[in-house]
Amino acid sequence: MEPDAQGPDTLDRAFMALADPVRRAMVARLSRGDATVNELAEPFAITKQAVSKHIQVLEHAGLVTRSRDAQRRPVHLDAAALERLTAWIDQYRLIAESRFRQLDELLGAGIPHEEQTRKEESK
Amino acid sequence: MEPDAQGPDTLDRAFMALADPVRRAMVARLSRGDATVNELAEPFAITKQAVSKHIQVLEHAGLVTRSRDAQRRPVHLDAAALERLTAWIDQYRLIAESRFRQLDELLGAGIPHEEQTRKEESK
DNA sequence: TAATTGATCAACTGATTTGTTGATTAAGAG
DNA sequence: CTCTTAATCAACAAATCAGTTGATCAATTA
Repeated sequence: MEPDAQGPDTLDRAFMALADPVRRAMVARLSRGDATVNELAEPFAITKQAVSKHIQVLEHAGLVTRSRDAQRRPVHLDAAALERLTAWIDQYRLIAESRFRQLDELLGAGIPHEEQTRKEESK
Repeated sequence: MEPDAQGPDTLDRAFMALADPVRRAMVARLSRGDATVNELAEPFAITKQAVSKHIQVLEHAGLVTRSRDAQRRPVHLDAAALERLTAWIDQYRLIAESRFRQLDELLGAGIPHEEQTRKEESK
């Protein structure tokens, strides 16, 4: 029923969300506990409307969720969403690193790799 | 001489670089080995100029480096740059998760957490 | 030298992003 | 009901981004 679990461009939106220093600071703040829009706005020299939009970006990216507490809308960090991002990155980092290791062995350990990989197909 | 190691907005650029499906596909491809612009362009229905720009975005973000091989410019994935990204994310994910764990203990294990954290300052 | 290949530069368009101000909704407090 | 607080909606300006076409540069090959 949910083909392509949580959308294909969820990664787009999530990485995009983290590509802004204001939103990264918000994530850092939220890692320490839920917070309201006003609390999140406090460290910044921008309007509360702008902060509200930043939160919507984080929410639309699936990085945070929101609840209700009277007229407050506490923002909650979703750690699992962060994990999905590191999982994506690590997947390819590990492939690359294992390739480097193989190369090092082949070249007889000593040189701590760095820009090789071709030189094979240079013929 | 280099205050603020590799720039403050390096994270901006790196996350921004990964916020595009074409560039993520390139990272995936490069994890399997260096490649030229033409090789990277092959899977996509966009011009080579557009691909060239994508590579420049990745390069400016510090995610890839480039060398020379005659008129070819092989692109090389920098695994260490990927690791810096996961390090940033994990830092805050771990803070949030350890907070969840503390809460779970306090509430007597059983409920696998999810949207609590306030209810303390509701007074 | 001339032609080909790999890749970049330059200029332009359309879409999206970030921020603003001003008005509006929603819930509580006097 | 009125006022205050928390937050959002709407419309707009400035900047940036992804993509295009057309021209150029650099290195190899005929």
